[in-house]
Amino acid sequence: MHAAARFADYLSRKRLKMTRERRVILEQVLAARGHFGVDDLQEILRKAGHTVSRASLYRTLPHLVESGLVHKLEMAKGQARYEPMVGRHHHDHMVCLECGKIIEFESREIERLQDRVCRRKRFSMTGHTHQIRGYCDGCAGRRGPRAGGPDPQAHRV
Amino acid sequence: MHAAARFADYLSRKRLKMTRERRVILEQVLAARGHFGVDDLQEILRKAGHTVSRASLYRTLPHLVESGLVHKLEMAKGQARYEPMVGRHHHDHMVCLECGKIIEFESREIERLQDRVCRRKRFSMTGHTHQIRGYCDGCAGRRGPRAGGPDPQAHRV
DNA sequence: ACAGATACTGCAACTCAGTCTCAATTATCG
DNA sequence: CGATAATTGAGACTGAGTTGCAGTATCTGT
Repeated sequence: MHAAARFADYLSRKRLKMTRERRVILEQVLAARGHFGVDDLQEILRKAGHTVSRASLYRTLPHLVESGLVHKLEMAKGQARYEPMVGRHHHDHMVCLECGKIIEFESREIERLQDRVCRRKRFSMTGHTHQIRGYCDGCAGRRGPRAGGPDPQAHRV
Repeated sequence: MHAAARFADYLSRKRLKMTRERRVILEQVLAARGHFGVDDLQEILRKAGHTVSRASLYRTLPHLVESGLVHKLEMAKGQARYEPMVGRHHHDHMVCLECGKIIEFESREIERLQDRVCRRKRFSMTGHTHQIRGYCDGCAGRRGPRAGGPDPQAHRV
């Protein structure tokens, strides 16, 4: 099913409306080819010649997430980032504490073990976040091997 | 090495001072037997007859984290929770979206796979967060099987 | 033990992401 | 075509966390 149709379907099932703003947001979000924050998105929209208030972005993004078209990443300090999920399958992220780069990874095996843990604990999983912090190839080299000490536990990102 | 001594060591290596406030915070944090937020901690301290300003809590907790005595959990919407880590080994968390309960789990196998992924991506890991969202045994039952639809993606916690 | 250097504390003002209220607007259903 | 209910933008607001400042406490060297 086409993304726009899928969103339209989601909206109508919830008795919500397909407004100009939602259409434009959807369009630009799907065109984005990376991870973006709310302010980034507003900038993208502005460049595309549209104005949408921050309030509307904050109101629309959860719908895109809930309809499965977009995925939300919770970064440190409550900074949320989003990424389009159309035609992609689930993956998790590594975040470089030096340059902020986000590297995607996926592991069927980890997912499988995760399911097993949930079954064992009688926990009904609806979603998960698996984020690895550290330094990417380039940054680890520049900092020198084994530098840094203990994990600053996402004081940055 | 005893926790207090370890913290003292950490402080002196960083040319920081062991103040009354830090001593009291350390003491109460180590005595806590669960996950707590900053306000919880202030309440705990108050009940123990100590007054420490929120600012000092916010200034001290990162030191406890960096010295490895305490672990920080990043929950949704930037709400941080902490847990003492003395004499415990690493574990991850399941968070019930209904009642807020935090269930701990650990899996050597997942950790191993995680290391492997990092090696493959040439990523130098300093830490990670693996959080599973969903409904605990009790709450899943009360909500009825298969209720809820897609992951609300940590709009709650 | 003392003094000087330096870090720490509490307070209150501030930041920043995100939420909410409200009046005006607009999509949708019959 | 209306009526009805959802949506929008603006700006006020919230809540977690941070920061500048003036006074205070710890630590270091002697």
